[in-house]
Parts: sequence; structure tokens; C-alpha cells
Amino acid sequence: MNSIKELLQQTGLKATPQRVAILKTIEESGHASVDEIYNILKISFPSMSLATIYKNVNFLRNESVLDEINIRDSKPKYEVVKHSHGHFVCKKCKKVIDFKVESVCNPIHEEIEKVDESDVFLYGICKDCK
Amino acid sequence: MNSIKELLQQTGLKATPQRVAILKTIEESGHASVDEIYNILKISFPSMSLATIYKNVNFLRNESVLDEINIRDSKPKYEVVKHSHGHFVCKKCKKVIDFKVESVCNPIHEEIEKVDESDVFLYGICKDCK
DNA sequence: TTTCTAAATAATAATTTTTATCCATTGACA
DNA sequence: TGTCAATGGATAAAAATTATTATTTAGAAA
Repeated sequence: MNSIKELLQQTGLKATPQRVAILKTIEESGHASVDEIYNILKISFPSMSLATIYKNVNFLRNESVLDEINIRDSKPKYEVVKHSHGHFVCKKCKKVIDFKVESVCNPIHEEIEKVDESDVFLYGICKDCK
Repeated sequence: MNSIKELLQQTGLKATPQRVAILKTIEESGHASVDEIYNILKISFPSMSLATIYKNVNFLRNESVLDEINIRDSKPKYEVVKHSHGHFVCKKCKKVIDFKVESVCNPIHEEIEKVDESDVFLYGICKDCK
């Protein structure tokens, strides 16, 4: 069974071909920006509009299907929501690799009451670019 | 002695009143977006141009005087470069609090060669908003 | 201090990115 | 299959950022 259609059924959003294709592109690439999605999909959907991608990506963020990640000096990228994890970015090839964040130690700071969520980005060099 | 002028002397950039004011605004607020800087400075510099702020902020990033930080769902903010640290963001009042990042444990991942830098963002509630 | 020059500002235009509007089309359900 | 609300596409509009140019100015050198 197609998990993408399942994802959409959870939200009540219609499973239009464009919407399914957007989600599939994000899922397959792991992380994709609006531009990247557009450039991939305009081949199979020549009429695809950038506005459609923006609209869908924002809908899907509201429905908690997608997360936005903001990598240094990059356009925002989107990924399918999954268990909390960190992002490693290779400074050469720009590849993004997910990794487990065991425990983000609670920062010791008298002004902080509690911590709910975290974004952890690491930057360096991947094996391929060594 | 004015540390802002010292910062600029390191770079060879001219210490224009606008540039000094931009840096002072960022330093005093801790973290400020282009808009925030603009709204503060247009009072004392009615002729201040947004383009001037963009240009300076980008120059000063290149000169490693400023860092850009990308907080979820916010415009980029700028801060004076200091020792590496993490950012806590209060989800209610949007206040940003720096904290020490003791050691970002090297992620165990066969595709990662080495890690140079890191961005750590924590989100939660601050004491004032408790 | 005065002069000189490269660099900076302001104003504006131009780009780029993102969102809104409107209408024809279509997916989901009866 | 027909109905209707939701969606996509086209376009315009808005927002954000960068480029251009003419004028002004900081800082060095005389």
C-alpha cells in the first residue's frame, strides 16, 4: 500500500496527482527545496506551477506532514515528518545526512523553564568528499 | 575604548555612523533581523536605507564579524561572532537566549568524515513566560 | 587642516521569492 | 455517474533581497 496516500488520508487532503508527486519527490530525495521539487516535477508535469508547490508545502506543514529545515546559506528544505533527528550537511557537496540525536542535554540556564524541541545541524565533510 | 570601532578596524571597513549604528544595534539586542535593525535605526537615521542594512550585514558576515542564525519560522537574525554557542528560543515571547554547548557529540554515521561546525537550536518556554 | 580618493550611502530600479486571487477542473463520495 | 467543494494553474500582487548610479563622506596623506 502506498504510504504517501496514507499520509494524505490522515489529513483529509485530496490525493491529487500533483500533491502525491510533491510528497513522493520529497520522500525520495530525503530533503528538497521548493525549487528542487519544481525542477524535478516540471518534467512529468509541464503545467506544474510554483504556486502549487508553495501552497501544498505550506498546507502539509500545517497538517504536520512536512517539516521545514533551515540549513545555513540555503533555501528552506522540506522533509516528511519523522522521529526527531539531526542534520549533517556536507560543506562540499551539500548533501544532507540525517543522524540520531541521542539526548540534547538540557542547557543549564536560569532563564529557561523547559525545552520541548530542538534543531541540530552539523557541518563538515562527508566520506565521499574526503 | 569602543569595541565596535575595534571590530571595524580589524576588517578595514570604514567606520561610518550608519555602520557603527547597525553593529551597535545588533550587539545591544543580542540578535536582530534586518527589519528590526531598520525599525530601530530609522528613528535616529531618517534617511537610512534598507539596502544599506542588507549590504552592511552581508559585508560583515563576509568579514566574519557577524553570524546569521536561522530560527524556525523567523526571518534571519544576525549576531556578533562570539565563541560557539547554542540558541534557545522561547516559543511564546520569541526571546532568544544563548547557552553553552559543551560538546556536540560526533554523530556515529558511516557517511560522515568529520564535523567542523554546528548550529543547535532549542525551543521551549522561558522563565518569564512560565 | 585641507585635499584627495576610494568607499559608503541613499534612492531607485530590478530581481527574486512568496503569497493571494480567480476561475476552470477534478477527486471523492453519494 | 453526477454533484460539489477542494485544488491546480495562470496571473497578479506583495514581500524580500540585490544591483545600479550619482552623490557624499571617512580616512589617509600632504
